[in-house]
Amino acid sequence: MARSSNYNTKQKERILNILIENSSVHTTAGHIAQCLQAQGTPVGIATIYRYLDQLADDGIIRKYTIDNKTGACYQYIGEKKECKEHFHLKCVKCGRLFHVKCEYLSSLDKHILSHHGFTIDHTKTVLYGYCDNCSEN
Amino acid sequence: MARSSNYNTKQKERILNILIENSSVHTTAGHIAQCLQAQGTPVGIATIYRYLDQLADDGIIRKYTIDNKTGACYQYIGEKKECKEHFHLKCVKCGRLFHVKCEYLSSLDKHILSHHGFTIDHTKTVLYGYCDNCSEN
DNA sequence: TTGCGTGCAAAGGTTTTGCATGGCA
DNA sequence: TGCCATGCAAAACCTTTGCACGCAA
Repeated sequence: MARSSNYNTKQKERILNILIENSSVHTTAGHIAQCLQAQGTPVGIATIYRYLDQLADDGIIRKYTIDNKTGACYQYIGEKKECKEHFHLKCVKCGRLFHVKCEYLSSLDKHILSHHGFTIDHTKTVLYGYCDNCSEN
Repeated sequence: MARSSNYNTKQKERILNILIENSSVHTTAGHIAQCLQAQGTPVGIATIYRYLDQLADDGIIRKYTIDNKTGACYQYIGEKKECKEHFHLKCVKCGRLFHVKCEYLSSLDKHILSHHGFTIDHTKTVLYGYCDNCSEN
């Protein structure tokens, strides 16, 4: 947790920029590498992983695993705590991820805690199923 | 979903036995391989992975990813149809799995369908968090 | 100048795949 | 007998690590 590193580098800035640009969805280390490559400002994959770990430790981004084919997913949360509060719905057919935030779902947390003594961790929880499009077929 | 496979083999039986013996906790493909090895009835790791995928598709076991250092975790659920209707809460600390069925949670399905157009698949969905015991610490 | 940060390549794991053989029905 | 299932090894991935060099402060 306690980080000794404090140097500011171009690489870190670039990585963080990609994360912020993609803050509405989650990304992977590989995807970040591709983006930077395409931009003409490549950064070594090892550096990306190292910095990603740091950011996750510092709570600036979130790390979770949706399935272990694609590898770990990272998402910028910054100051906002939204993603710690709402649910993620993953369509197993088309693969899209939906961020859902509403009163009803927020009260679900309280219900599960008070009635079932269980504290949900939204950074790890994903609801699987079929989205509007895919359930019609 | 539609499985073409229907042959019964010793390997499948052995794998399923390990899963049932360990149904109170989650296991990994590697762990199953070790157990079978130790028993003197080794089964190829590829076979284990293939059968595990099948069982997960059929809803007989659950597959999760707690973190991507240890790899995917599997846990026996059984063929009970109840498990297709209620929620599963997985404590990421002690590893216990809780089966939760209540009115409130059932209405959650309807809410998500009517308000968010999403159909939850309970055979694939697990809510992660901390159970009563583990959240106290 | 000091020492962390970076990049490369290699290593370490887990999971998947190709192909020939073996076993179920 | 026809096919699926299995096992082995190799491949494909993702992620981490060692080491020398570069760069921030």
